[in-house]
Amino acid sequence: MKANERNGSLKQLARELDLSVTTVSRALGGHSDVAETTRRRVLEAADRVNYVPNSAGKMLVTGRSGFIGLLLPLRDAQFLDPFLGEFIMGLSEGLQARGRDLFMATAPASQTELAVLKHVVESGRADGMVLTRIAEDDERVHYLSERGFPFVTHGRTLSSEHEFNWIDTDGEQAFSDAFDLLYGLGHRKLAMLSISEPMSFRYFREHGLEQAIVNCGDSNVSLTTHHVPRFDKAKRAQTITTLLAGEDRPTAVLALTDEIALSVLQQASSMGIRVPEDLSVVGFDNIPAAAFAPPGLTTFDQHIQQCAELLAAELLDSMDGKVNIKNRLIQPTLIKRGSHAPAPSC
Amino acid sequence: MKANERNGSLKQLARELDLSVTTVSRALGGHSDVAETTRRRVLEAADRVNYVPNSAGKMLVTGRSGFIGLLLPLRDAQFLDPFLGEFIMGLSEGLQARGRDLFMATAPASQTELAVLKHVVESGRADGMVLTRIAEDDERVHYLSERGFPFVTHGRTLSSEHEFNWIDTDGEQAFSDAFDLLYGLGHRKLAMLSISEPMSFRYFREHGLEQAIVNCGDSNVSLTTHHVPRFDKAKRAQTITTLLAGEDRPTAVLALTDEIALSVLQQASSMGIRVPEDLSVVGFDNIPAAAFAPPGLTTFDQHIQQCAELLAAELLDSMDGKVNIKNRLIQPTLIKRGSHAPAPSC
DNA sequence: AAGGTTTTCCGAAACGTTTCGGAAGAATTT
DNA sequence: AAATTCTTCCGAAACGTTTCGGAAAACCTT
Repeated sequence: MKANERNGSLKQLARELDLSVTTVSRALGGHSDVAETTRRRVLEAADRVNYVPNSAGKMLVTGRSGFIGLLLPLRDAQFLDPFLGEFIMGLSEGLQARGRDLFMATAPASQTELAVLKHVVESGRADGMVLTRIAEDDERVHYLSERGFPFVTHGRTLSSEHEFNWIDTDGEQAFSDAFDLLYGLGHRKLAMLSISEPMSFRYFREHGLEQAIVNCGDSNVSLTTHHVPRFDKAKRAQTITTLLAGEDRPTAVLALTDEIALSVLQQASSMGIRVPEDLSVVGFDNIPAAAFAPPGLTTFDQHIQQCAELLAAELLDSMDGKVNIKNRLIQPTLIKRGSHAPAPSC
Repeated sequence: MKANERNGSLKQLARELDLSVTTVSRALGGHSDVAETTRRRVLEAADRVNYVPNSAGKMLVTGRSGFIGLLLPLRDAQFLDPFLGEFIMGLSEGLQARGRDLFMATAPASQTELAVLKHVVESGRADGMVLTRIAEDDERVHYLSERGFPFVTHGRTLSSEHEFNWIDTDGEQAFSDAFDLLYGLGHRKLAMLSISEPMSFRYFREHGLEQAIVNCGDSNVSLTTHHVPRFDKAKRAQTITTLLAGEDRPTAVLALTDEIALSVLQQASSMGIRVPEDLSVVGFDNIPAAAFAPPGLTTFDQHIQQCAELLAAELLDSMDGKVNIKNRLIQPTLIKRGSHAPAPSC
């Protein structure tokens, strides 16, 4: 036994079998030019010794790491995306089904997300990337597109400057449906609570609502939209309070997310405004707490885990050259709970 | 420009600077035997060309990947650990602060968690491991201990056969405190709802409660403990129903987790049992929904994100040989909400 | 000015894998 | 029997990095 052989190396296995490294490698790799009997011998030995190929060696020569990177959205670490767990779960299931691993790339406070992304791509740490929380005009998308690096996003940009693989929830349709529901219940005075960050999902949801109002052609319908920074809880509470305290308060509030909707529910309750008798509230996301907050929040389910799984599959497909560009709009499903009702007839 | 040079390689950088690969590498690595002027020249050029070292090359020669692996607990993918997101966030913050990356290792249905773990360790894909959901006697801990591979766990085993780095929430103390709280409110008939899987956190929480009862020395105190499979929602509901429908129903229920406690709240409400007037309920975990479920669940906060951050730090410390074995018991904090009250005096 | 020391640099090997091009022998064809 | 093809194997190079040991040059010391 020579000294310069590490524990589980191919070389070691080859010498034990009295074969060349090449042959062992090809046997393990399932190539054609190795005799059936030798292959069996190799496979059996590899199994016996519990041989696992060193990933660095393989990576160096193939140029692929086997990793897919997820750029973690943690601008404000306090504030956790409620479905991050679900998303990761779905991704990792979808990837693992095709033999890839998931790794998380996080941006330290000192660095921009873009810098981290570049570093990951340039270092060869990942073969493909997954992006979430897409901005209306997203520099990360720019970079990856121009670099020609495989990636996929949950959410889309507004401009169609670059074509790329994305999956998105159809917030436009959902908010249109939400309007129809509320309009059908007699609501004419609506308010929308949104965020001030230029995320594209915000645009689509607002736009869907506005379009639906235009389309219904009823000039009695009024809508006010309020934008509040996503992390500024105090300002949000204040905005909600003034909105609900106003003398001609809306009869229905549509919230961009469940998180905001839940705030509305709390504020309303503390102000003695009854939901759904006095006020209807509709959210979006179907986070777990939505089911528990009385009277039960009416909202839309995003099927986030399935989306993530699909996302993984599409990324891998595109990397294997199977398809070129594929975009999918997932229809969220309306979850009717107790927070909506006919408009008060006062 | 020679053809056999890839884009951002060290070799290329060296030839542009008219230096040897060695010198450039050492300049970048901050070694002492390179002139200050040369170092600056190198650093500046590297910055200009946006040089990022190839991770596979480095990995191959150093033997370290820079990755820490988290073995994802997804036995039942439907059922998501509510604080998985928080945990991942904490870990990834703690790791990124010291220049490591996090990668998720998931076990496909066809493979046992142990097999996946072995594969990750053997392939050199990770330099260290993080384990969660530790069983009373955990084969993964066995393996890593005997292999001498760096790892750290959230939770501990019951046996002290192996010494290893762990951090755990002090569920024993918490449930003892919970008992004191309820006993002080006059509760004497208690029930504990637990799971049937042999997870160690289950043991500690049950044990803490039992010991507290023994210690108080009041023979009027009675306790019944019920074990239900973690994923069997139907059976859980049924167990709760029969428990609450019994003629001498407990005045207080302690649930192993918030998730179970929330089920109790729902069942009680649908059976017309008032919480907290007729029944007190205490949970554990402080998941977001606990705040929204009326009347507000009294529970314990685990500080999961901080734990994860600490966990990362300890793992890295132990890998750097700074400390040997370090175990930490984190005290959860009691969150008093509306689900506990003096025992009914019937 | 000769010897010694320090500074600064470099060649070459090594890490573990895959793969290209070829070679030896067996099997087939002419 | 010679020529051709097929099968099965292998040597060597390559991927990009770090590091060992040494070498050249510059600087001291006496």
